[in-house]
Amino acid sequence: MTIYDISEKAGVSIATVSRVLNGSSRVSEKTRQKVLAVMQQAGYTPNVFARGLGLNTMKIIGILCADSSDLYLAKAIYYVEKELKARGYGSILNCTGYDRERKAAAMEMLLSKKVDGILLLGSNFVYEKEEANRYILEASARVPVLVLNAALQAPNVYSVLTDDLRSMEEAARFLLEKGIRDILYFYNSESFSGRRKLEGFRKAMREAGVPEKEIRLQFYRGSHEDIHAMTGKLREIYEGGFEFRGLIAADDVLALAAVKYARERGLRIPEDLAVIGYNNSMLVNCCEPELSSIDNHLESMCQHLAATLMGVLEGRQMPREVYFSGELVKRGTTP
Amino acid sequence: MTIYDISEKAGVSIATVSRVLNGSSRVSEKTRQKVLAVMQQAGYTPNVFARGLGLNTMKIIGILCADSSDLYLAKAIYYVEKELKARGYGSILNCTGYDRERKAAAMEMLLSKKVDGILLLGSNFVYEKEEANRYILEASARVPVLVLNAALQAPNVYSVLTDDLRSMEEAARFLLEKGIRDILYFYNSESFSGRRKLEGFRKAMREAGVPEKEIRLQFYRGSHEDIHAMTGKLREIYEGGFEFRGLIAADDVLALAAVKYARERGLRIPEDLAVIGYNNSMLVNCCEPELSSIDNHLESMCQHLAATLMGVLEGRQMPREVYFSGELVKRGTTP
DNA sequence: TTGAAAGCGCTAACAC
DNA sequence: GTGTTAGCGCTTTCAA
Repeated sequence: MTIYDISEKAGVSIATVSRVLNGSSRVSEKTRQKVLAVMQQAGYTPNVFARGLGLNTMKIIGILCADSSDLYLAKAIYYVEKELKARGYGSILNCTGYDRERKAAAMEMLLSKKVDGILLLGSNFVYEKEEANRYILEASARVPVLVLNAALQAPNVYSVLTDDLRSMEEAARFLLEKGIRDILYFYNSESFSGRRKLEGFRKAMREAGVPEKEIRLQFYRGSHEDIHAMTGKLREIYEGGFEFRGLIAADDVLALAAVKYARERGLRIPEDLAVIGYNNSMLVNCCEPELSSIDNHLESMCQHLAATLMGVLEGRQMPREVYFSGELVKRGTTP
Repeated sequence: MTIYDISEKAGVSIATVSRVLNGSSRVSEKTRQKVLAVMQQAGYTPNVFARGLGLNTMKIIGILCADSSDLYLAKAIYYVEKELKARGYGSILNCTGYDRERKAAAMEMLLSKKVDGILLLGSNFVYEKEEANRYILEASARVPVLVLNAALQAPNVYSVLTDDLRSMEEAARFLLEKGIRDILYFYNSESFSGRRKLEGFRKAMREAGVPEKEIRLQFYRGSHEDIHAMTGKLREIYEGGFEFRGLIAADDVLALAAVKYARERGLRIPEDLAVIGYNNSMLVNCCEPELSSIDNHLESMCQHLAATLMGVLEGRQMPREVYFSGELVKRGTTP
């Protein structure tokens, strides 16, 4: 069923059918109705390839994320896809993993599929070294690129992010004000937002007068599902002599591991150990007591992400960088 | 940059360039190299729309799932996307929610985007009433449809599933053999696989001689993240007089809620209450003691799903229904 | 308001 | 082996 069939049945030219299809230029109400009726009756759907060939767009957005099974990213995908769909766009998803080469390859793939724009979900797409971000800049020369949770100044690149520095600062300050100074910062990512969180933590500690060398950081390298490995890490530290009384994690799963560790060690929460997580994910309800955690308004950010992209595609001027504030949601793991 | 530009620079016809592009028919090694070199140097990428227009395919598979933020589905998406990518296919994702009309609409959308095949992740896509599955049959008239975790007999529809009945049967039998007969079956889905699981549970109970009216089932209707609501449900039951000593859940999150409930109530696990979950997700490590759970080899299933689809697309004869066995992974919540 | 016709970039059948 | 050419289905001038 093509535009030719319709034009024939309706007794008009293909140009007219095309016009009706696009609601473009004026067509007499009478012919419009007739064409519409024929289309309806024939169950006609325009061929996206032919349309794409002419217009060079298929109304598809490319979504890149490292791992769709990460709780945070999974939610981001869900929200973003929903918003795009509501605006008539499809979403092509590519889970890249955390390797830079693969990200670049995935980007290529999206571009070759002629997506109208690209969404990078997760701050791990932006690297510290400028050179490493070239794959993003190259893409942005072709289509708008939007980044969730990392800032990158470049033409045709837009960023939507949480104010991670402030959020972490707030978290640390909260514990400090409760008189807890032996805080372990437990993190698993050195991405853009990972670095900002760390910075926020250090800032609060410094400003509270904790000497630089007493600021304890612990990096966890490993699967985001391997809770045993995380508790193992904490055990090492504790047995290594640092009996931390507070723990701030860069992700809820790390915080959950801390709660588990505390139980294993017989520490009371929050009396002996106070814990704060990050993301306010479903994991906060999975342990006892429940996790205090930073909420960062993911849904709002995703809505904004989609809205910004649409704006750009429509040629409107859009803000290049928008920060959402986060907030500490207090539950049982903090005093 | 088009095939014309390349042909000109290489001093050959567009047909030859096309041949090199497709590796089809024979081209002399010399011209092939030359064309390749020009392409390389020009950074040429074929236009998928033009190609699609001719071949009526863009090497894209449509993936439908109710909710990408469901732990199980998130993983399924991850695995499936990975397998398809490895085979040169892109994935267009659509999270439909659990409403049938929306699923049908999403299906339409995928079809209109000219996907080469459709993957339905999750048994909720298949309904009990035949009529309700018409949207699947209509789609399968156009492209192959593969279903994860639900069986549907129809031409051009292929199913890959876990043997949920057997798995649940095994779980229940395990508790029964330990002398636990007061078992609560806690579930949250009446999908195809949901019904099979339930059937498996009942079968084991019946065969152990538990009278039909003593088989206790509890349906949970609500968000898969609202653990409080789940524990609330369990409290009701317990206080309603059924002091269950075993609980089998159709999903890990329900089982986790049970563990949480037990702690709240002061019950020891597994002595006072034995718990078995389903899916063997990351949640099994999130509670104390850790959850015994049924593992259903999701990664293998997804690999198989992709392989089957590829086979069908290549015109090979593929099995219409494949069952994977599950197995109980014993951890701390069972004796 | 409508129609004719020229692309859009590629594949494949057919000719040489 | 390689070139010529006719589509694939649609959008969009340009005329009428």
